[in-house]
Parts: sequence; C-alpha cells; structure tokens
Amino acid sequence: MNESVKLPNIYDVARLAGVSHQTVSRVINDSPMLKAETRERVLTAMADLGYVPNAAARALVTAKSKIIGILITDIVYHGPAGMMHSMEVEALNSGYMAISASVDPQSLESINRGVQHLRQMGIDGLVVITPQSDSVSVVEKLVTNIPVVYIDSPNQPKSLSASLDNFSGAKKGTQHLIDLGHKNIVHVAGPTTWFDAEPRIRGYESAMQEAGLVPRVIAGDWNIETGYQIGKALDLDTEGITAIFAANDNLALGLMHAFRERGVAIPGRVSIVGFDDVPEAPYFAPPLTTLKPDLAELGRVSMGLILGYLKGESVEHFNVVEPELMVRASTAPPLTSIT
Amino acid sequence: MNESVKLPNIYDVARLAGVSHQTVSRVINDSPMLKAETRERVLTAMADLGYVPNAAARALVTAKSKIIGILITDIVYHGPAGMMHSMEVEALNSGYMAISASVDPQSLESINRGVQHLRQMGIDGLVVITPQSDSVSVVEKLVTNIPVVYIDSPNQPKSLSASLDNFSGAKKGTQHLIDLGHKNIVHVAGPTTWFDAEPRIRGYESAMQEAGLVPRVIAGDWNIETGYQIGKALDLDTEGITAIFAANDNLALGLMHAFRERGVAIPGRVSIVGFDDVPEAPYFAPPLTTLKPDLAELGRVSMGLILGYLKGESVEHFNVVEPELMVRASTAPPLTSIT
DNA sequence: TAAGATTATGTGAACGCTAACATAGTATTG
DNA sequence: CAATACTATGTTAGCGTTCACATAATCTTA
Repeated sequence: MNESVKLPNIYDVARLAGVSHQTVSRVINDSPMLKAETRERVLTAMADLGYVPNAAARALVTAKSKIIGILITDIVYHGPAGMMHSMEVEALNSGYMAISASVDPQSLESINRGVQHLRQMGIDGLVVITPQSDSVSVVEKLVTNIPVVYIDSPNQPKSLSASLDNFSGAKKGTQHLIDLGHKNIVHVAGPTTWFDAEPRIRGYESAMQEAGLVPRVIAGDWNIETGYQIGKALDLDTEGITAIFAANDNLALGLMHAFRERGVAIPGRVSIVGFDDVPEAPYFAPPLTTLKPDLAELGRVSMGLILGYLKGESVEHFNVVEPELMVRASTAPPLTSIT
Repeated sequence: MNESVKLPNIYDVARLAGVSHQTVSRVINDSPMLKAETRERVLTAMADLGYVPNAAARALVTAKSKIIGILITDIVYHGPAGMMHSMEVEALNSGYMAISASVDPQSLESINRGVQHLRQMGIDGLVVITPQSDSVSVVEKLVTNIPVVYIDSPNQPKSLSASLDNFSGAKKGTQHLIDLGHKNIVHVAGPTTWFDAEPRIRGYESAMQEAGLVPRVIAGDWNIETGYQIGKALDLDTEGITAIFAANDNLALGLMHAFRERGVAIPGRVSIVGFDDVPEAPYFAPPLTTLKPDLAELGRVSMGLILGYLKGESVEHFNVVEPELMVRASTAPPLTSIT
C-alpha cells in the first residue's frame, strides 16, 4: 500500500549480479546460451530485489503484448463464466494473459467501446463470445490486424471459430423422447437473435422429421419466467402433447414450475428435456434430463485456436464440441404407451 | 487477420495534421491549452489513420498501467461472475481496464502465479475476491506497492475492504423464522474455511439467543449435494425441528430435494430459508425464501474504493453491503402454532 | 506600442526492455 | 599452436509515449 518505492529494473539486477543488462534479459527469456552459473547468479539477484519484468516495456519493444482479449456479451448466463475460466487457464499455460471486456450486446456503442479498450491494450488476439449477429460485424470492422476466434457464431468461412454442436445436441435430446415412445413433442425455442437458438430448432425438427413426426416450435427466450408463462398457458390436452424439449434449462425450469402449480405430473403426464445441464438440474423437482455441453472444452479449444495461430501452427478453422445427454427423472415413456 | 501492417503512431498523426507529436499527445490527454481548430484537425487525422494510442508506451513512461487486477478464487459459484461484471463497468467508467486472474484457492502455488502475472502486467491496484484466509497472507506478502481491496475478508485494520453483511443477513433470515413462530430452528452452515460462513453462523446464533432459543449448527459446505445428504439424514421429529436456515441456496436446494423424496412437506412440516437468491430460487419447489445480496453493489463499492484511492481521495477503509430478505413460499408458520 | 503576462505549440530526453550486432572467451581442429 | 568455430557476454539503438522545459504567438495594459 505504501507509495511508489521505484521498482527494480533490469539494470538494477544486472549491477547486483555483476553482469550486463542484456544477460539479465537473456535469463528472463531463457536463452540457451548462458553459463548455468551466470544464470544462477542473475536469478538470485532477481529474487533478492523482488524483480518483476515490466510488461509495458517488453510489449513496446516486441510489439506483442502477450495478452489475448475476450469480448463477451451476456456474462450473466451460467455458461460464459466457466468458459472464461478455462480460456484463462489455457492462455496462462502458454505464457499469455487473458483480459476480458464484457459488453452489452444490445448496444453497438458499448461493443465499440469494449473493442477499442481491448485494442488499446495491444491484444495479440481476440476471442469473441457473442451469441448475437450484430456484434460480429462490428468486431470484423474494427479488428483487422490480429487473429479473431468467434465462439458460437455461424460458420464464418474466413474466420477461426468454435461452436457447441447445438444441432446434434438438440437432435439427441429430441431422439431420447422419441425413443421413449413420445409422438407429440413440442419445442420451446430460444430467441432467434441468438446463434445457438436456431440450430437447436433445426436439430429438433430433424429428429422429428426422421421419425415421421410433426414438429411444433413455440417461440421463447432464455428466461425462466418465459418458460413459466408458456407453461401456464400451454394446452397439453387438446393436441395431446406428451413431451417438451426446451431450448435451455431455464425454460425447462419455468415450465416445470408452471406444471407443478397446475398439477400436471412430470414425467407422468408430460416429459421434459432441457439444455445446458446447470449445476442445479439434478436437484430440480423432478431432476431434469438435459444436454450437458462441455463448455470448459469449448473454451480450451477456442483459446487454443488463437494460441496455435500465433505460434504459426496451422489450425482447423472450425471446431465443434458435442453435448452429452444426461438422462434424469423428468423423462419417461408416455402414459398411452404404458396402457 | 492480415498480418502486421504497422499501426500508426503519434508521429504519423502529427505529420498528417501538420503539428508536433506533442500536440497530438495533448489531444489524446485532452489538455485545455489547445486551439479548438487544432484539436479538430488532429482528431480528424487520428480518425483517418485509425490511430489507437499504444497503452504499452504510455504505461512505460507514466509508470501507470490504468489496469486494475482482480484476483479471484472459485469463479464457479454464481456470485463472483456478476460482481466481476459490475467491477469492470465501474473501472471502465474511470478509464481503467479490469483484468482478472482466477486461481485455485487450495493451491498457494496457483495463487502465487496469479499474483505474479498480475504484477507483471503492472496493475495499478488489486481487488482480491477470496473467501479463504490463506490466500490473503500470500497476497499481502507479494503485493506491497499498490492499493489492495479485500472483498469478503475479515476486517483487516490497515487494508481497504468491502464485505457483504453476512451477520445481519443471517440474523434477518433467522428472525423471519422466529417471527413466524418457529422455536426449533437449525442452521446448516457453510464451510468454516470461508470467511462468509462464520458471520452467518454468528448472525443465526445472535437471533436465536435474543429470542431465548437454543441454536444448533450443522456443519456443511456450499454444495447442493451436501444439503441433500444432510436432508436425507436429518431427524426432524425427535427434536421437533420445524425450520432450517441454510447458509446458502445450494444447501437449501439440496435439503428441499431430500425432503421431497422423504415426503416431508415444505413449508407444511418444515420451513426453509436460504442465502444468495440465485436466479432459480423463485422457481424452486417451493419457491425459496432467501437473502438477496446486492453483489453488483459490492463490486461497485470495491472497485470504487481502489479508484478513489488512486485518485487521492480519502476513502472509507471498510464498507458493508446489507442483504435483503426475499420472502417466498418455502416459509410459513409451524404447524403447532396453527393448532 | 513596448513590456510583460498568458496562451499555444515545439523539442529533446527518458521510461525498461529486446533486437541486432560487436566482442571476448573457450573449445576444436589441422 | 595458430586458425577456425562455437559459446558466452557486452554495447548501442529504438519501440511510442509523456514530461519538463523552450519557444513562438497572442493578448493585456500602462
């Protein structure tokens, strides 16, 4: 807390170790051409002075900051947080730092500011986690001289990107219901302004069509309350709906809450499948069958893409991580098939 | 994505605007001594070239990075993510960037690395979000020349800090149960290695004692599964327990799940209060009465402390944010008091 | 209108590091 | 053991800013 005692620099270390500053620099960047004894001496001096290399000076001269920017929208949702952590770890392991700017996806102004701040830091690469399309074009315009990875954006031919395989996840979830014997399965979809929502719809439709069933999609968004409202209003009996595939666990939770209130038995009267596998899902009433995306893996892959590119490795431009089906108590065969 | 087209610097802008580099610098730092016309000309030149100031060069010469570090442990839990966001926004508003390192609180090695990385970036200040004590001493040792704010750490006399008022939150929650007429109220506590757990226990005990009731604390941790296990094992009848104050919503969720399985009615047979107000809490079965901490506010306050200090303002060394009681369906008067 | 005060702009050095080259020291070879 | 290669270290310049100061332009005022 005490103010500015002037941090030691490379020359201070050099003097103490009785070498030139360049030798100290060599130790820092562990150059191979160093007598072990000299390296030791310098290392000791560094430790004695509590020396820490000045990243600014280094960034200035190398024109490389060793910082990867993460532009992220909607940090509030569960997923991003874990993903950011895995990205950070991945970066750290390669000697990079991750620095994030979370912005409001609704406001181009906010996105702009975020990108500018990151550029100002001199980031060497950028990961964009934005599930909405407008953001992407802003970033493309503003960021031109460093590699960018888009997560969960539609496949941009020239860009690096990584995505959850929402399509096959949704298909798997729907297929699970079909396998149980359900015929009348409704999909409560996410907001179509989000990239993730659309392939989940398509995955659902694909499974239905292949089974010769008629898909029916109800528009929703990602919020619990929306699931609740839909659950309150939904007429199961007229159309004989026996199962619902919800686009995320929030919707599923809201639906289940509404059905509990209405006295609709789950899975007795209606089976429910979610998507996300939030930590609470196994403890919902009843425990929720859902699709578990390996977000940590997605983060690792994305950061790995950037780092690989920076190292000059040739990298896959497009990567996909497939979710896993977690079967729990919210799904069962339909009543009709029991009788 | 195209490689290194050499970014324009202050001299390029100066040449184009027909002024000296220092005048450009003055525009960047909006110095008052500038003819409006000159400023305009420079601004135009900057825009034309897509000029962005180089943070490294600036940091080098000013010895100020305009970066605030955030050292955070256990990012997985719900709270931290929202808090980080509000800190970031607060920092941005003052022209600072926030940069976080998330570390494993179990591993001193990991904490060490995290701190070193942040120091290396030349951070101007540090916010430490660590609910466990070992971390604090590591940080204290390593970081000596910049201001540090500890969040949710016990009141360190000489440090800046901000906390949730866990004590009064817990007291409020317990009092709510007492007011409903409960006499035999158990507290399922968090892990005592965490700073937050202890004042919640004390708050509970304080409310109980003031009401002339006997406190009983069951040791737990923050996990849903732990709540579930405790819920499965807990003998309510022998001791006539009618209410439980859980140290967080996870425990409460686990407890409720176990009671559902056992056929123990909530709130009919036992009332439950949580702590955190996770977004799902209103949709639990039944909706959970809990304490809602304003974490965004806590983040703002903490970052404000650092920024205020850096601006040379005199700041409160210790700040506290009080949680709010959210009454929902999981609490009701005990059966006995109805008869 | 000359002198000083004020406003607006320019000049050179320094921040701490690495890159590129220069030099000294040591091993290898004919 | 001189000549050559290689290893280990030193020297100088420059990255893009801001700071401290110097100078030029403009405004006051007696």
